[in-house]
Amino acid sequence: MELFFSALADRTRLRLINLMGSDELCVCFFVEVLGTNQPKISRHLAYLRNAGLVEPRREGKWMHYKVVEPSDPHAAHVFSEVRAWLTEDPEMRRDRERLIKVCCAPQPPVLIQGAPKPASLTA
Amino acid sequence: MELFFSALADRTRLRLINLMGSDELCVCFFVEVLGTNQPKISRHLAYLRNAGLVEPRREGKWMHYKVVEPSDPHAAHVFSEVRAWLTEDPEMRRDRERLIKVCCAPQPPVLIQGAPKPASLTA
DNA sequence: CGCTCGCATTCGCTAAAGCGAATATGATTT
DNA sequence: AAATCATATTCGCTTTAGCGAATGCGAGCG
Repeated sequence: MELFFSALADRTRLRLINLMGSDELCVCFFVEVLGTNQPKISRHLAYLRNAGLVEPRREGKWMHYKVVEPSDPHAAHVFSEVRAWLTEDPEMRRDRERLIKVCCAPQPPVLIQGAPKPASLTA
Repeated sequence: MELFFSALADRTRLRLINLMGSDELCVCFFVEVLGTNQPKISRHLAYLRNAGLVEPRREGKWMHYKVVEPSDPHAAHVFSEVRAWLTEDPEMRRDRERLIKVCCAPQPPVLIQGAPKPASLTA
């Protein structure tokens, strides 16, 4: 229970959860959108993984992360409400817009060239 | 938002919130039931106060604390779900039973003799 | 098969959290 | 007014969290 809330008690991790939305997302997009270094992202994703809030999937050399529903019903309920909460935060909104912009750019940033785009944006 | 979750990311603070339930409670009861020193309780109550989750009320030399509904609707929703969650935790359950036992004892512990009992137990 | 690419982990370091012991504060009692 | 009581705060310390820089590692590519 404390682990669960500790995982949510950090802005970077909240931003990661927000960016995943309901799809999985490639790590390089997190790095690009949050505009920070890669080890930082990776560490926070590991934190979320240990807390059981997120699951990785390998696709060639790329790693994708997606949000996973907690097994405990109360945790699940709280978590889904938190994700709805994120939707209304201004910074979170900006992050999501930035993700779209980055994906759809005719000349995408070097960091994400060739990376598998999120399914929700290619469909 | 991080402040909110940080406040919940500590077992002692969760136990305090749990003990308040829906009534206000005198500080000395927290000390007695958690079986720890007084400054520790006081510091954690201050933390909850700063996070806006709790409100103090003075009654003579006694201080009472009660849970307060967060102004943000999302926070309020999450918070109430968290409090329901606490209800089912074994340690939290034991704490509440211990509170009742301590209040109703014919010879209460010295620490709480003369302290105003929680309204829910005197009614 | 060596090289690069994407990501994970390790390494020092700094900052913050939590703790018990001691002390301060503010209200009551004597 | 002094002593006492309930609570808050401060102090010094230890532990933990978060950071950037550097390094490790598995998967694809030349």
